[in-house]
Amino acid sequence: MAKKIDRALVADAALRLLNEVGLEGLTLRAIAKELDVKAPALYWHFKDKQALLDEMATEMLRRMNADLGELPARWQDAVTTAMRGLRAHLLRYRDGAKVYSGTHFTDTSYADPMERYLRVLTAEGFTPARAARAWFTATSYTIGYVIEEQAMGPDPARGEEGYDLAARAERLAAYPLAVAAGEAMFRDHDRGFEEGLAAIIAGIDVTLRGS
Amino acid sequence: MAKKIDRALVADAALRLLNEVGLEGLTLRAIAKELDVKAPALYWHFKDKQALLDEMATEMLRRMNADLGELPARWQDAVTTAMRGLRAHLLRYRDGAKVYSGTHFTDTSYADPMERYLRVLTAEGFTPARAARAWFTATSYTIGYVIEEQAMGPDPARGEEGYDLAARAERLAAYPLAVAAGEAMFRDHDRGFEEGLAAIIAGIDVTLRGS
DNA sequence: GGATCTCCTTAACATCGTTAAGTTGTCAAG
DNA sequence: CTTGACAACTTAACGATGTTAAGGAGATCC
Repeated sequence: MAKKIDRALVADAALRLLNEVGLEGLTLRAIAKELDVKAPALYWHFKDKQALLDEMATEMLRRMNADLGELPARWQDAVTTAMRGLRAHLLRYRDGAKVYSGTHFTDTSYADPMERYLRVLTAEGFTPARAARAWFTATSYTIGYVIEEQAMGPDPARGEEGYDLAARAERLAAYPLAVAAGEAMFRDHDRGFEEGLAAIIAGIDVTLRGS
Repeated sequence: MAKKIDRALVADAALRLLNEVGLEGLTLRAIAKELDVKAPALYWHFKDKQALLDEMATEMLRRMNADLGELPARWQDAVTTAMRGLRAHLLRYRDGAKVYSGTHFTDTSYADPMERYLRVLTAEGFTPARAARAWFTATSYTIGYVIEEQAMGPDPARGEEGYDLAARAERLAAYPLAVAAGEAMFRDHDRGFEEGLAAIIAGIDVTLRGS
């Protein structure tokens, strides 16, 4: 039907398919079928599968930075909205955080938004090095959080319906605090993320801003 | 030669092999060869490969908790040493953070050390829920940090010798802060981790301790 | 109008995780 | 001592995967 594929089209189809089959089901043949094409055709546009995954991650980041608008003037608000947006976009795709983490971007489109965010920080008293440190700290937390969040979430493919907290509590009867920790960790991810993020921003304020 | 293998022996051999070939080279046949055994023999001890990876992660955690000793009384010191230990053990194995993250532990041996750490926090004024939140926040940061750290580190298998910061600076000439951020992010991981961890602990102190 | 380049197909390969079926060793019961 | 059962492995094979080789259709250029 619609012929002429390009990298963006492939990445888009792959991201769409990712939500249906997950990362382990994301095979080159399946992606090709989604595009009415045979698998080896993808090798004209990508050197190997990793390059495709890199492009997917880059595309995720592009979409994340698409609706950016004016940044908040307060650095706390800027970092907060940035991390909320990062998490929201990672959650948009099944195994999104795993795909995103550890891939190398295929272009430099990430630099412009990053520069703008860092500029908010330096305008508020951060040195460039400390602004970068603050940024990387918040990013590491967000990615780590979403990886765990998506890893323990219910897997619709299988019959699993999330972690069985009751069974867990029974196994760990001798460890009441660990049981309570499970309640805090496996439930209400939104609130948990916000609390951790607030703590990190408060800590950045104390240790990294000014001198 | 030495016959009779068991789960612990397999996990140990797999972890040893992981450092030589990396996660993508960690095939069942290679693990089996390491044990003087054929690949299907592993299925007597593990239901599938994921179960083996789970056991590897659990074994990593067991080794981490092996040399634990007396915990520091100050919760800041307890969390700091816990996260330093976590990072150190993740770094012990190639792709260690990727193997560790998102796997389900195969037993409850993690609960006892976790309980002890959380007890330090509650003894210092944290509610159980807030202690758990603090713990999960620090853990998320550490895992996210090490994932990125290991992802961008030099890959000895290929000819790569780490990220080429000079080339990166050239590409991003228009974005001076992003260039500076690269310097901060791609160099001196130890110091970077410590600064971020210090910020997080300071933030936990402000937002989560007491009421 | 033939040559060239782009983009895709068909065919095939090695390797992977995994299953099925059979083999060996061990050891208790009769 | 034999028998049978169970545990722990091997051999053989299957389908699926990432990837490469070779070739073909269609537009484009001189």
